[in-house]
Amino acid sequence: MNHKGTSASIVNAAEVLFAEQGFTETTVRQITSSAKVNLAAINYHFGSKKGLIQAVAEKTLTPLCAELEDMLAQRGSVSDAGQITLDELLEMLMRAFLVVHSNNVNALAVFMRLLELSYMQNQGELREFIMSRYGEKLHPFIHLTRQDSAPMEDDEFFWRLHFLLGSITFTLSNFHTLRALEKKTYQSGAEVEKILHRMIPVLSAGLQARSDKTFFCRL
Amino acid sequence: MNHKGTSASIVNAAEVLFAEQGFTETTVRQITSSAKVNLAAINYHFGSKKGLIQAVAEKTLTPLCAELEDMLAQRGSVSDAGQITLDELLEMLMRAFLVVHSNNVNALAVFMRLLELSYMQNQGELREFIMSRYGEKLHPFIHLTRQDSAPMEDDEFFWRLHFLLGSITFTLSNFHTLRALEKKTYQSGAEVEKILHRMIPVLSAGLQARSDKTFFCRL
Amino acid sequence: MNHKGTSASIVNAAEVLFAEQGFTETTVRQITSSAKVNLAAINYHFGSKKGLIQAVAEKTLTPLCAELEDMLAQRGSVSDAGQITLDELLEMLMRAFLVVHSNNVNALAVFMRLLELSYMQNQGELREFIMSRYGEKLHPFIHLTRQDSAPMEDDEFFWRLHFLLGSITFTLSNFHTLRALEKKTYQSGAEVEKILHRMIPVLSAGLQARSDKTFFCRL
Amino acid sequence: MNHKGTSASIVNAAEVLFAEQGFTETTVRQITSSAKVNLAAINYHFGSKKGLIQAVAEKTLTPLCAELEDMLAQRGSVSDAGQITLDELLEMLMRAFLVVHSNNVNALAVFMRLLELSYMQNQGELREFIMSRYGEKLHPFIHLTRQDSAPMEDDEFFWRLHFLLGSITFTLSNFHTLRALEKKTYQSGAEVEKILHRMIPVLSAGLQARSDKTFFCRL
DNA sequence: AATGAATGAGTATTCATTCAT
DNA sequence: CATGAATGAATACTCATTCAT
Repeated sequence: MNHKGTSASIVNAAEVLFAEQGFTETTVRQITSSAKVNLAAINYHFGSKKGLIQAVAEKTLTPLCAELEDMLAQRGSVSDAGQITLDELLEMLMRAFLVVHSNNVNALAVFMRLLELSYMQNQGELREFIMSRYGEKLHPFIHLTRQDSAPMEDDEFFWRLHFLLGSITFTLSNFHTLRALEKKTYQSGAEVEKILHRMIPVLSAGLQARSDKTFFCRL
Repeated sequence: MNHKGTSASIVNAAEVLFAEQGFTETTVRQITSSAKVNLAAINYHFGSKKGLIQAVAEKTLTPLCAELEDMLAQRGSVSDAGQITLDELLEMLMRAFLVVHSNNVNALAVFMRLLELSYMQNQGELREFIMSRYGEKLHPFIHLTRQDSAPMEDDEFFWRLHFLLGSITFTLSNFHTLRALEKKTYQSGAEVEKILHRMIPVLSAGLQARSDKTFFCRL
Repeated sequence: MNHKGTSASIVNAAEVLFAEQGFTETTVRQITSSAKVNLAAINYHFGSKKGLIQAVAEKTLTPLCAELEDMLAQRGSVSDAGQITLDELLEMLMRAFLVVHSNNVNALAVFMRLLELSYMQNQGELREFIMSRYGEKLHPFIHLTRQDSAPMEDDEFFWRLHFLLGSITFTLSNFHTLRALEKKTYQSGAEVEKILHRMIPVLSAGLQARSDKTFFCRL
Repeated sequence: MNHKGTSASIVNAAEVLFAEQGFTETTVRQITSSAKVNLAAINYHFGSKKGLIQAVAEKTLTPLCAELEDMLAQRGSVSDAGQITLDELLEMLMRAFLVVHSNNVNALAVFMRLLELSYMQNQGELREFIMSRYGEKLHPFIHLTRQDSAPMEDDEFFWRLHFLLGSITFTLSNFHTLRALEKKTYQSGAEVEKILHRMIPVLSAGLQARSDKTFFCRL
């Protein structure tokens, strides 16, 4: 197996296992044996397990950001375009997710899991890596999102954005399990496409909700 | 140190470390050395690391469910009570979270992390443990929630409920990090109380949003 | 449970487990939990696990030696008794084993296992304990045995005696397994009694065999 | 140290320690430190301690069976060969043991200890491993053995064979101790070769002894 | 006389990584 | 470019024993 082949089959095997078991729980032995490559290959090609995780992350994040930028650019170039709506923006996001998913069924779940992970206290380094590399590219999108949200302070918007982020990461990183639960209860399981679509009105309503001014009384 | 002391200080130390690092990343050595007890004490008192995790879960889940049941019962006993609203229900939930949090600053984050974990593919056993033990107690709450949500099919409600669950678990399990990020950006950090309160209108709007019937066109 | 009760139930539980699993493989936890007594009871009553093993050994060895001495004494007191035969001696031994076995189905296997163990290189202490306590009592029996064996040098008799000892300890310590194998193959399993009886002519012939003088040529 | 070196020195060190202390009593730490290899080397090369024990077993059993088969084949090919005698068969067996012993002084004792172990109640798996791998190869030998034994029922032959097996395993697994005892008493210690030779007439007489028909009266 | 709690030393095994070739 | 062998540090867990009451 040549370099490209080895490297690629490691990434593929890793994505499957990371999606199923998480990063810590997945061992390099599992990955290399699933990819049918030498145990030392991960360190050889990616330097370390961490390097592999970053490679996996970049493989998904790069096209995802590009896709989103493209869509925004295209929409912006339409001459008679009015103010872009929240629903439109969220649909763009979901379509970008779907593009990633179409190319690789595990990539989306892995990326979402990584995003969740990056918010843990002791994962500042990972958070920095993602933010420094991709944070900036998302600013225009976030800026537009705010314009069609309910009026609110910056800090409130910050929190609402993370409420939404929680919905997205939880749903997509655990899609396999949720679908199985749905099937068990309702004898039918929805496709990723449908679920991405279903999130739009919910997330949109969340951002547009008027904030409740009555005080939550302490017990 | 007497029994209760040892056992309790293990649980306390574990909660702090689990909240910071997650379950797998936290070793029994870290826990016992932080709790200043013997390395074998976890196995003596809880049988295994898994047993400790379950003990930690029960310590939070039991009063949480009880609190919620109490609140529902109290509200139900009010004679002139009309139909209970979604905002009221969500406020009850948030207040129950706050009660847990007031007693122990880490308990809420740990429990939320455990809930997230339970949705992973290979954590069926944990999921079963939580569901079999506490699932039933949440049924009345979920039933009432549905009554004030937008009309929708069962499967759609299932997914929306999990969108909300994602918001809640993500926000609360990573509260420490999010607050730090907020502080870094806006020079002020909100208390749990405030954030719990802020979730109410967002979650409520998400459940009451009319579902979008236009089809999401495949790429 | 009073002292005697506790002590006795420990010994009984220990015999069962020692017979099944051996000494090292059986833990004090298994014994105390099977005996339904406190974990510390073994150390309290017997000082240590080793002390328990010695107690178990004495419980069997003392009556076994006494029985054999009795039988020899009785036979010796018969006025017209001629020279005692090897078959008679071996039958005495087997009957003594049977007496032990009748009182406690596990005692014989445990004792034989202990005897096997005592011949291991690093078990000199155990060997010394048994020999110093009971070795002397067996001398008359061994002396008589030699009289009806084929004529041979002392060292050869020493080895033959241990050939026989191997037959006895192997058969009786593993009786349970051997009986199960017999059942599987021949659809019938013999009782201890029958097997003890069957050993007599074999062991007897072994001791009476003329030693082969032709030399075993080195390869 | 190359692969073969590490692997082989582990096996060698293990054989010495297993022979001295038994399997359970010997720790992987003792083995690796005696073999001067890394603690993890056993798991790397043999998967587990159990795997090492099986490797040790195979290393002895394979040439042992081959040797025995060779001898039988050679004897069978002699044109004017009459019926093969029990003494001849036992001599073949002893010579096969001696070949193993010549190549490695501990191998024989370890193998015999393993054979003893395999007859314990809770060692069914080990028994199966040995039987499935080597049982069949011994059938011709056992068949021939029966032809020159005293006439008897199948089940009786089964037990007599195990009486012999007990003699062999006990003597050879504890040879070191027995020789030391002999030396202490008679100021001279026999070589394995001599003892193997001495077993022949004893075992032979045991198989050829007429079974005693008088009943062993129950006490 | 007895026990629940606790302990220090030990167990086999697993980990990501590195090295020599 | 790639790999089989090897490694040091860590993992959860188990052991017989002891202590305080």
